[in-house]
Amino acid sequence: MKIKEVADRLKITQRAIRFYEDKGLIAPSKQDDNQYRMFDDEDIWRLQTIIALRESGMSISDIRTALSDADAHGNGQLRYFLELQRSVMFSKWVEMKQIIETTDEMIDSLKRNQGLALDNIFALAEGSRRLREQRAWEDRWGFDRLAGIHDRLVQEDERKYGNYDEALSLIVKWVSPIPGERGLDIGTGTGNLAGRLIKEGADMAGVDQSNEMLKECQRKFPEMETKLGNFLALPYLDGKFDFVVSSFALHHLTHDQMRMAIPEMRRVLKPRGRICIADLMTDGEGSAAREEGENYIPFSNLIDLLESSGYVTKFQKMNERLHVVLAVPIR
DNA sequence: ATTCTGACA
DNA sequence: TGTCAGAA
Repeated sequence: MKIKEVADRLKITQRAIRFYEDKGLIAPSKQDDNQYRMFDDEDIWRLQTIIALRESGMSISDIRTALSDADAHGNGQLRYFLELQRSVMFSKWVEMKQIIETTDEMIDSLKRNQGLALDNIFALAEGSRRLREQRAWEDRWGFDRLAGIHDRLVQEDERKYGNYDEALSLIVKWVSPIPGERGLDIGTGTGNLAGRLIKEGADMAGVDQSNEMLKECQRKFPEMETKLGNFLALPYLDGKFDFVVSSFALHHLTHDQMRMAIPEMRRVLKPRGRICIADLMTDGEGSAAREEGENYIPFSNLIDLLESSGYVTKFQKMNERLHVVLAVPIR
């Protein structure tokens, strides 16, 4: 297919297509004689993906990164394109939902008082701005190169992953899935936790930011469903899961992001859904500790967030850093 | 009639 | 990215 037809069908200009080529996002073949670009099926899919990602606000350079990952996946590429788009659509959907809720709050507040204090308005505006930034794509693919060696790392890095197996076992014990129950593992990585729950009869889905991780996960647990996504934009509709679990992932979030993650988990849970999390946290009431580039959040903060969200919690400290928390909704 | 490259808005 | 020019 030549450029005009592609541009017409994809509703973009020829200039845009050449621009993307110039930026290294796509490389259609060229006819030897006249240098006309020729687009095959894959090029079209690729372009379509670029357009979708662009519309969702991703920068050219981030798109390049995401796409070059896709290139490494041979035949799974089309699937990757679609997952990528699904993932950004969900981000948009969640963001939209939040903004609507924010607006509702303003309307509500407007009904009560005579009006909103200017400060409130600015605060809310600031909130939705922050929301945008925090859901940014930055560094979303950094984990890919770790995928192959992840499991070995877990075994070797005693300091960080000490009591790893015990923590996973405790989650399984606390969640004690009823066969057939549907569970979600956030930041599933190569699926170690999800795999154990599957063994108990749960129907598991896993979300991770890294496609490489998911690929490895898929290899280990073919029956598991995996999707690209993260804590702040879970790629599922409301009320789909009986429980949500997560291990060694929450500490990648800032405190503000963690605050947003809880309602997001609750969103995909059924009304009585439970949450069980194992992660590295600090003991103190104080501020987050920074170690080796990770920011561990005070354990009590998570408990507070959960309890103020209507959960009753139970927890166990595995070692200096590692804690396991179970949260079930009140009544 | 189409497409390409390059320059400039 | 849009637009325009000059060439194939």
